Amino acid sequence: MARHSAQIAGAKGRRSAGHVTLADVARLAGVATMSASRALRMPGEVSPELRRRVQRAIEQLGYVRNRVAGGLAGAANDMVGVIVPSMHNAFFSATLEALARELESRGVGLLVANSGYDARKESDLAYALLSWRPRALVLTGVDHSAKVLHLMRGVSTPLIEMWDLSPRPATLNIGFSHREVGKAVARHFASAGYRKLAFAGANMQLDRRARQRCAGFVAEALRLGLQRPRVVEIEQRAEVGRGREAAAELLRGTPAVQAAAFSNDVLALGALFECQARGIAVPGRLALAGFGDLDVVAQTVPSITSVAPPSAEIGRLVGQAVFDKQLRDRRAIDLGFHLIARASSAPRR
Amino acid sequence: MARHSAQIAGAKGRRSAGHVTLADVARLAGVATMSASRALRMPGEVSPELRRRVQRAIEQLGYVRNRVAGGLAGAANDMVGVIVPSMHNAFFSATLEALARELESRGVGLLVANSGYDARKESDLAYALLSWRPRALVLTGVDHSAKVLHLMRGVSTPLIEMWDLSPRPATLNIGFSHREVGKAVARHFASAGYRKLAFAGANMQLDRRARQRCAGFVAEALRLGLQRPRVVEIEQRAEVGRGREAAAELLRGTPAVQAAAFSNDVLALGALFECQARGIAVPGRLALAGFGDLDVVAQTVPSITSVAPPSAEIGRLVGQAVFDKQLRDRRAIDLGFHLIARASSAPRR
DNA sequence: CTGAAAGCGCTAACAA
DNA sequence: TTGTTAGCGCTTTCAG
Repeated sequence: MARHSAQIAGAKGRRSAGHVTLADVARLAGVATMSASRALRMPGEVSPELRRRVQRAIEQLGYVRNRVAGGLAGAANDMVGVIVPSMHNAFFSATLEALARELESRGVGLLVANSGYDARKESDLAYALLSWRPRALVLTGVDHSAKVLHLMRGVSTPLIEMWDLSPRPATLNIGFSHREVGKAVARHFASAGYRKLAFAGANMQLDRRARQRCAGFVAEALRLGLQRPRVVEIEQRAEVGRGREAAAELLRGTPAVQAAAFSNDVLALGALFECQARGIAVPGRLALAGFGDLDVVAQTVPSITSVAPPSAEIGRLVGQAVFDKQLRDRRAIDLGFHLIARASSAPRR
Repeated sequence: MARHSAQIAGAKGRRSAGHVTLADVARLAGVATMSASRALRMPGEVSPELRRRVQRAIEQLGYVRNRVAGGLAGAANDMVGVIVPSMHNAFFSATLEALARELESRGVGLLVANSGYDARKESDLAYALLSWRPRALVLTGVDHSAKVLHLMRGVSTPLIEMWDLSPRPATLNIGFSHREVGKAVARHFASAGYRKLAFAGANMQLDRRARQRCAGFVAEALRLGLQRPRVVEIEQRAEVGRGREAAAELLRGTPAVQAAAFSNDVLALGALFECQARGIAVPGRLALAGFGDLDVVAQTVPSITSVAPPSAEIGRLVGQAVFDKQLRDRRAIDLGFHLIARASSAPRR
């Protein structure tokens, strides 16, 4: 008996530890559940009276909307999944922040995951994110494992690729050409009078974009009639300490390198510090250029030449593409980049 | 007629643009939906035969699990919501990355949002995140608007606060004492022989933690019998350029400051560069210390003294707390910090 | 070990 | 403008 009545009492608040439902709100407001739903989602299309009553009930009950149920019921699932190779990286952070801002303004959540530049992990994460039925899946780069592409074939979720451009995009690409970045830096060095060039890149086996910047740099140097740039590969992720080491390595070789490009500002910073520590003049003895245009490289002494990628713009545009089918139907959007010449690569006298 | 048959044909693949359902899988495998569900979630508890058939059907159909439906049906909603003040910040990025890693290993997704240090935005975001019925809500800091706290009262979602410790925590706090950080830096300067101290902090009106570091620094200096440190407030977010300006400001005043602490390594970096640009000896003329222990401050010339917060550990522990009720029932977990003395604050001769 | 029935909380579609 | 009905795709009972 006691048990029975407990069950009955429970029928209403069964999930006593759970959340208040919209039906509870409607009951308290004395209206149909559907009316409460409408009052919430399209307040303009219900009577002020209804709106008020529902509003009051919501406040009284501390109701929090349940988008999980809403998503199932057919409303668009207001979530976007994004995979970045690393969150601990100013480039992608800026993109994520801009993307989040863009989405938040439309009430859409950001489900993030980081692959750590691991293709296998990326495909696992893509599956996990898709299982939330996001409005769109955003991946970094354009080279994904066959598994990911196969996965996408089974679902209707739009795929957006960012931070790179594919030669023949199968879906929307929002980014810029890393190869062109490399070429631009080589041209910059050449026009400033440097003839013995080098490129130091971190994590190039896994990071296609860094590899492309390197390839563009080398190709352009050759095209300009310079000798083949020396390439130093750092088999780890970019860190300032690795940049110092790379600089030490470059300084060791002969013939002497006059200008070095780095796959990442973090490395370029390290190179500058190594030069400072050894009393090597920058750019007098060694000119430097990075990539990323981190806040800090504009302030060092001397300031460091860098390439500014459109990090935030990428995030913003990806966010817009989520809602704009027309935009999504474009194959590729090249946002370009800016080479910012600074003291570290001032023209040779 | 044509229309009618189209509807019938559509009955099966109604959402032709949609996803394959578990029922489709079960049908193809010739088993009940429930069996397919079990084969997926508890492969160990079904016959190998069933497992195989379901597996085959899944592959054939390209089925992707739908956690939205699963969540609604009662399975725990495998998602965690987290709000950070900024994603474009190495501290929080490291925490997010560690948290994501911890959650991913258990198949739980990370829904992130950034408040931009805006309390009003934080409460809006908290609502938005709660509407996904996450397993837990993670907020940065311990000072939230009344609205947020009121919101939490209405739901059963556990709240975890990170990166700070409240004097009397109402929920699990995982972090460290920023006041103690400030005190430690002041003591460090004092014991290295510096007597005229200063503190420069960015965004201190909005960032309680920076404010606490400042307060601890000042209080400890006074306790040690030093004169009241000069405090420079930067009414913007920390940027290297702001650090240069702050250093310029400090260098201007009299009596001359001997050692300056900064609320953030980014500012300390700027200060170092300003000194380099002006030919001011560090630490000879001005000693420096930052906060955050960014990769870069260990490599500058001279290297910069800093305080290493347990960024990644916070993320890891928060991740564990999500799954560990016992852990969650603890009120506060103080992870401490490390002061790393470097050349920029070497003892005065 | 497997299956059938009954919802989870919400919203689209239709009716009043 | 508001209400009623019928699910969304899955999982939790509870039976076989």
